[in-house]
Parts: sequence; C-alpha cells; structure tokens
Amino acid sequence: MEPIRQYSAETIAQLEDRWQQYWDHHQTYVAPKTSDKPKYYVLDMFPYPSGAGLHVGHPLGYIASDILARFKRLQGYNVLHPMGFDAFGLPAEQYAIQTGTHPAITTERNIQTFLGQMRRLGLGHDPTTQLRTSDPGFYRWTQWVFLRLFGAWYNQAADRAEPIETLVGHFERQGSAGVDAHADPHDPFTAQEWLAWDEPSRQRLLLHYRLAYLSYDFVNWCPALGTVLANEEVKDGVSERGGHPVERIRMRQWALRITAYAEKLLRGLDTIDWPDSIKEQQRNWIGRSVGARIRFNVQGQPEAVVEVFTTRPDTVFGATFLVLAPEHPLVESLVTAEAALTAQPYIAWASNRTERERSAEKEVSGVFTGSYAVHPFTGAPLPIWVADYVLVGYGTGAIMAVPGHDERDWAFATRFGLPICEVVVGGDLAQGAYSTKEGTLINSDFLDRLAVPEAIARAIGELEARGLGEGRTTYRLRDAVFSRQRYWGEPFPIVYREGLPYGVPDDELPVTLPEVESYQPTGQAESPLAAVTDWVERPDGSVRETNTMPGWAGSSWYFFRYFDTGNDSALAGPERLKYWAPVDFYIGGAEHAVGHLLYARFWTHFLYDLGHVPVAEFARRLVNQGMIQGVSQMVYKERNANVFVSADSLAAGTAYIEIHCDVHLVQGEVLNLEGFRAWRPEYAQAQFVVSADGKFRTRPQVEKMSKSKYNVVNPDTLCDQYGADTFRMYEMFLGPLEASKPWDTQGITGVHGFLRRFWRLFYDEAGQWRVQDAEPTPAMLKQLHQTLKKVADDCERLSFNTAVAQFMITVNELTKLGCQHRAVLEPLVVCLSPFAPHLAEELWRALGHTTSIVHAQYPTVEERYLVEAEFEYPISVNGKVRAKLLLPLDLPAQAVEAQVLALEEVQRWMGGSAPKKVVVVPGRIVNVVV
RNA sequence: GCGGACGUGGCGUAAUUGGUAGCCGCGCCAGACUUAGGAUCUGGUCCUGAAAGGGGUGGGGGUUCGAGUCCCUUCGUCCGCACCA
Repeated sequence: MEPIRQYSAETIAQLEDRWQQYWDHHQTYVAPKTSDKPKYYVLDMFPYPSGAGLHVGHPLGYIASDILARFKRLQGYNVLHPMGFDAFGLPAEQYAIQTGTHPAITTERNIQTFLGQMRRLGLGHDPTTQLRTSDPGFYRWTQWVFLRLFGAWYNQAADRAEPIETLVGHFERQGSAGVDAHADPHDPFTAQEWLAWDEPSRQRLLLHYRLAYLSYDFVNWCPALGTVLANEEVKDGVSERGGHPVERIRMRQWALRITAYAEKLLRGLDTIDWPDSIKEQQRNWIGRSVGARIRFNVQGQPEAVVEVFTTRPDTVFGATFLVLAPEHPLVESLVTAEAALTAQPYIAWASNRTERERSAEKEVSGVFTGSYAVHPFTGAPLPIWVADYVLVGYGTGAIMAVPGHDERDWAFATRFGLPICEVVVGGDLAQGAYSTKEGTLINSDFLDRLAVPEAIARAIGELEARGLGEGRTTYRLRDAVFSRQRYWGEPFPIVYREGLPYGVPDDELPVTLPEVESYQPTGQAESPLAAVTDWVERPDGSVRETNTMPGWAGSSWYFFRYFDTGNDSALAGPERLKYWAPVDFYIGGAEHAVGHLLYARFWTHFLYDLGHVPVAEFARRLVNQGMIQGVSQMVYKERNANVFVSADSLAAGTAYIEIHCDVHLVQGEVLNLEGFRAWRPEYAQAQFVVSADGKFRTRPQVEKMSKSKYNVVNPDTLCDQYGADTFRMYEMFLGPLEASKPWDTQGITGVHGFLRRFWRLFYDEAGQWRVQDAEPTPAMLKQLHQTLKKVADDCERLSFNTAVAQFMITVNELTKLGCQHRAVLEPLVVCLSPFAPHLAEELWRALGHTTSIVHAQYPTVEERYLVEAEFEYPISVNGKVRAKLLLPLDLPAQAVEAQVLALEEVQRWMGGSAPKKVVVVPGRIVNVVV
C-alpha cells in the first residue's frame, strides 16, 4: 500500500475510503463471541430506518459510542459494538398504503442508506451482528418471548413470574385458595370445581393470570392511524407519532401485565447507573402511592359498594361526599330517577370529551347522582357525585372527597355548596384547603389528637379490623396494550379455538407475516391481516390472531440477540449470554425514557425470573446524548414588495415577512446574494437593501432540524469537504455529550486545522517523512504523557470535548517544540485513533506497522514525566486539610517545614501563635499540630 | 402547581471537584505571504487603567485563610410530569 503523504481534500477521501475497505475486508471489528479477555458491551439504541437518512444530529451518539468502543478495545477489552435496525414501524407501512410498495422493500432500501452513511463515518460496528427486527429469524424469538409471557403468571408470594403450570398445579390441589398472584379478580373456586370444569372454562380463568392476556378495557384508539396505542405512545391526548387525536374507547386487546413488575422496576432503578432524569421519569410514570382502599355502602342499594382509594385515610372523618368518574361502572345504577334528568346529559357529555379537553378545562364541573353513601365510621349520609376531575383509570375511579384538606375537593365543594369539615390542625381553612402532614387530628373520633402518620396507621388498622377497607399501594402504571391493527409488525403466535386464545407450539415459530393485497386497515379496529383468509383460517378449524405487535416488541429484548444472531435454538446461547450480558454502556435519546427503556427493563426482569437471561437489568450504564438543534437563517422581505432587507437594517414601521433561507447560503450571518437569487426563481429579480458595510445579514434562530426549515446539515457533505475524522472530532468538540446544542458549521475549520497540523508532525509540507528515532526532550515527554492521561480520563467520563481540546493543545505544543520523535508521535497516534481512526491507521502504517491500529494497546502513562517542577503540599491543621503550598519538588522535608513555619497565614489560623509541630509525611501532606 | 437540570467573554465551552477564572475552538483585530481568497502562517483578544494595580462567573447574603464550585435567598432559562385522590 503506497503511503499517502499529503493531507488535503483529495487525499483525505482516498485515505478514508482505503481504510474503510481495509476494515471491511479484514473483518476488523468482528468481536470473538467468547473469549478469556474481559468483555465490554457498547450499545447504541438501534435506529428506525426512516427515509430521510441521517442529519448531523443523528451520529452524535454513534460517534461517542464508537470512540468509547475503540478506546476500550485499546485498553484490552473484548469489545462488542453492534448495530441493528428497528425495522418494523408505521412510516414504512403508510408509505406502502400510498404507493403499494412492500414495507420490506422500503425498509431495506433505507437500511442500506443508513449503513452507507455509517460506514462513511468510520463507525466500527461488528458486521456480523446486523439484525433487523423484521427478519423472521429475529421475530421468531420476539414471538417466543411473547409465548413465555402468555404462559406465565406472577406469583407474588415468590415475587417472581412462574410458568402457568405451577398455577394449574395449585388449582388442581387447592383451588384458588392460597394463591397470591398479581391477577384480575375472580370468584374463588375449589380444586373439585377446577377439575370439573371443561377446558374453555379453565382457559378463560387462566387469562386472569397470564402476563400476556386479552383484556376488554378502555384503550387509546387513534382513528387517523387506525390502531390502538399504549399510554407511552400518547402525549397530551394526541399520538406521539403524527400528533393525531386519540379517543378512549373500550376494545378487546392484548395487554402485558407490566403492573406486576411495578415494584421491581422501581427497585431496580437503584441498582443501575442511569441519568437521574430518566430514573425520575420512570418513577413518576410508575407513580407509586401508598394509602388505603375504603368501601362505602350505598343507602338503599345493598348490592352497591363504592370502593375508593386515598393516600390520606386519616382524613376519613373529613369526607363529606363521594365522587365517581363519569365512566365508573356503578354510575348508571347510582343515578336516581329524580336526578337522571340533569345527571344523564352531564355524564354523557363528560364521557365523550377527549383527555385533552378534560385536562385543558379549568372550570369545576359535576353532577349529583341522587344517591347517598354511608360513612363507614359515623354512618352519616354522604352524597355521591359524578365529576370528570376523577379519572376512571387511576385507583378505583372513585374518591372520598375531603374538601378541608384537598384543593380539588375544596374547589368542588365550594362550587356546589357542599360541607367542608376540618379534621387536621395545621392551616387556615378560610384560605382554602391545606393538605399538611404535620398537624394533628380533630373532629375524628378515635383519631383525635393523633399526629398524621400515626393517624394513617390507626385508620388503616381500624378499617381492616372492621372489614371496611385495607391498606393498599396503588400505581399509576397501567398494563401495556400490546396489539396493533397494522400489517408491518410481528404476527402474534396465537390461534383461537372457540373464541379462546392458545399459543402455537414453539416448533411452529416463526409465524411469518403473509403477503397482503392491500396494506389499508380493513375497517374499524381490524388489521389488514384479517383479509388473508387462507392464512387466518387453519385446517384444524382454529383461526389466527390478526393483530400485530407494537413497535416496541422487538426493541424490548434485541440487545441480547447481538451475542448470537444466528442461533435458531434459543434467543442466544446461555454461555454467550453469561459472558456478554449486561450492556456496559447504552446510549440513545432521552425521548425513550418511559417507552422503550421501561419495556426493555420489564422484559429483561421477566426473562430473568424464568431463567432465560442471567441479568435482571439489561443496561448497567445509560447515557442520553443531547439533541443537535438546527440553526435556521431568517431573511426579511417587505410584505408588499419583492424587496429583502438586511436583518440589522429593518425599519420600524414596515411590515416584513420572515422567510427561512437555506443555511448553506449563509456564512457567519452574511447571505450569499448570488446563491440566494439562484435558489428560487421568484427571488432572481428581487431587490436587496444591504447594511452599511455592504453585507446582507440574516438572523439566526435555533429550532429543530427539519427539511421545511432549510436548516438540515447533512454529514455526507461535511465528510466530503473535510473528511470523516474531522467530522467525528468536531461533533465531539461541540460540547458535552449530554447537552443539547445548536449546530454550527463554521467551527469545523478549527478541528480540521488541528488534524492537518497533526499530520504535519509526520510529514513536512513537501510530503517528506520527518519522524526520527532520536531521544525526545523531557518537555515533549511531559506533553505526551499529560495527553495520554487526560484523554484516558476524559474517555472514561465521556468528556470527549475536553479530550479533543487536549489533542489541540498537544499538537500546538509539540509543533512549537519541533517534535519529530517517534517515541512521542507513535503513542500519540494510538491515543488519537478512537477519534480519528482513518488518519491514525494511515500514520500507523507509515510508522511501519503491518496490523490495524484498532488492535494496538493504549500506551502506558508514565507518571514520572508528569510531575511538576513544583509541587502542591497540602497543609492540614489537626488533620483537616486547610491549605496547599506550592513548593519546589525536591525540597527536603526540613525546608518544607521551615516554609510552613514561615507562612504567616498558618500563624493567623493558629491565632497568632506559631505551630507546635510540623510533620512532613512521605505522602507529602504537611501536618500542623497546634 | 410538583419534580429535575442549569446560569461563566461577542459565541460554543474549560477549570485538577474548595486553591492563579476564562483552557481549546469559532468570531473579531493586527501583521506576513500573495495570481486579493470563504486559502495558509504569526501575534493579539474579559472589563478598567499609561502603568502598577483594581474589578469580574445572573442578583443579594452566608460558610471559609480562600467560593464559578458548598449553604440560604431571589431572578431567569431549559426539560419532564401534571386534575394521580
């Protein structure tokens, strides 16, 4: 291979291409899947291969993980750094509906674009691990996991999931007595009854327990997308994808009993190194609240019992009325004939309002049902109201209103003239409700004079003793709706016989996605698969489930598949799982906080319970890379004329239209007028009012990077111009990895200049090799080892921006020192290689090495070169470090002592007196004793 | 409203985690070269001052010999959650 001697635009392209080919050809990044070396697993959140390709914001995380992977490899780890694709998803399907192109074709096309762009960046992913969630060989195991969920129940006594067989065994021996499960309620039964039941009855009952089960409940139905959505996919009452309105309707759907894992998901957060904000979001989402359920009988309706949840059972004597959500199942029977006239319209109106309308509403609204509940302790009649500030989905969908100590209840009581009763001392009711936990109880019979915490315990004890309720922990987390009425997703491995679901045998997996004539949903809540009758109807008379799994199914476990992508007897081989799990470093966007990241934890906990994977938490450390925002460039056009005015010359009285112009036409807020004229035909003849200096200025504006704002900067063009190494280093140099920051193309020249100057250390301007074997000077060695140390530290703490800065300092310094010494430059190239792998490979080869620098060893930091000519002596007074004294390194202990004694400041702390004793210890701490 | 993160030059940022604030880069200024350029190289660039010096990390207060860093308070920005009983 002929060495490249110049580092210029033409040769950079040649150089980078050459090494990319070399890496492909030599399979440089394939990790041995088992090894004696310690492992390090670096994982990116795999992308959905959208049609738009990558913009400069996307590669930030990929570059960071690539640098870390390369760095860890240099440190001697066996590094797995894979890349796959989250290939099922709505955009490909919607494109298919419009064009008839099979989603698999568009998806594969997009994947190839992504792969090309990633290769161009020099990302060293293990090429043997390129999985796709839409590949039958992969989704076979997604279906397999689903079957395990379907075939499992949550044993609360053992605090883990177990195969459903253990439950059936219990039923056969003891009936439902003694089962402590996370399950839907049902009537108790005996072993005899169970044994007497027919198969459908047993199956129907088991659905109450299965961790994947059919539910008939309120779901988020999105008419525009033609599918249901999980709570995590709905934001502010509209779909996260597309922003379409979402309705709450009752439908039969598959759901996963994630609520069984609420407590484990909460506790597991304490064992993992994830960002606080993500942990906090997950805690909020799980929404644990401790309190009690209380049952209220209804006057004149012995069969009706209103159960409420409260976190403040101590305030039960302050309850003056009950409120039910409009959708509460008891509402219908509680509305009396007299009240119906006013109540019915309100209930109908409130139930039909969207979540969004309801939460936007500030006005208190509600209606009296005409019925009264009986206070469990006083027997007082409490009017039962219906109001939409009570949500059907939380707690029991009913509350006891304590207007004295809950703001919403107070507002409601005030609005409708209901009584307000003070039961906790600690505030002023004239100012409104107060919900202090500091006060003591009054007007509360047996709770009087107790402090709130004791009162809560006492109230729960009393409720339980009298059978009126019990202590209870409630979670905001809902079971996850798991079916979608779409084509482009994993088919369920489920068939129905007599309307009851059965899992297909494992040896029938994968249940492959059939071809369809139309990708259009076939009607209200039905997947396009329903139309494929010869697929749906099976010879034995059973029919297939026609929904498909949601987008997050495959992403909930894919990180285990990279260990063993070809395995067709298990999701991954046990010894590989044992070696590689968990992920050591996971990087991706913060937007997945309560979606993917929660589901993936849930699936991992589940698989761990069943012994299929060796870890309960899949990712030890998580980092969210910041978003790179676009910087739009705005130009101002007079409203009524084809006249553009420079942004610093706008006239006060004139009306202007703000127009996004292509950011590539702007250099440092100055518009390239010729380019702008040529950009749009209608601007060719426009007039331009320029600033005093003759320049036409734009106004920058930070916003999301988007095609419509003409602020998208494509990494490919920057790689063409400066090379991938420059691009990689510049993305890192931009700022801290986790911070969001606006893209600024201008600064890239600084990094590019650094790489050129670095090259100059090896080749002079004429392309002559200048590296010598001479002995480097101490100053050079100091510079080298400082850099080796700083860069290693910075890589450990992911401070890549400061590492890049350190490289720049070094190259400036070594240039000044005239360094051309192999002993300095060779280690430096290794140190730089994670950041600029192409350039490093080239120089490594020029230094005479015949193997890839990827497998080199990170140079040893020799501390002796780092010690300063002067040393900071920490001075401790009676053991507490009080000061540091800068003294020459070789100063004898006595001299240090003398210096300390002479230090006026030390005497000042001593209160004017000289220290009794000064001890200089070998660790160079100076102890001063008074 | 609740929770989290943060506030440093014209800009992106750095500061050995309590020890000389402003590293590195952009931009800007000056100079060199020059086939005048959006190239390259050199030097300068927090404020004030002729200098010595003084001031300075959103504002105010505190702890400390010493605070960008810790504590209290206030203002502001960003993010998340939000009728959660």
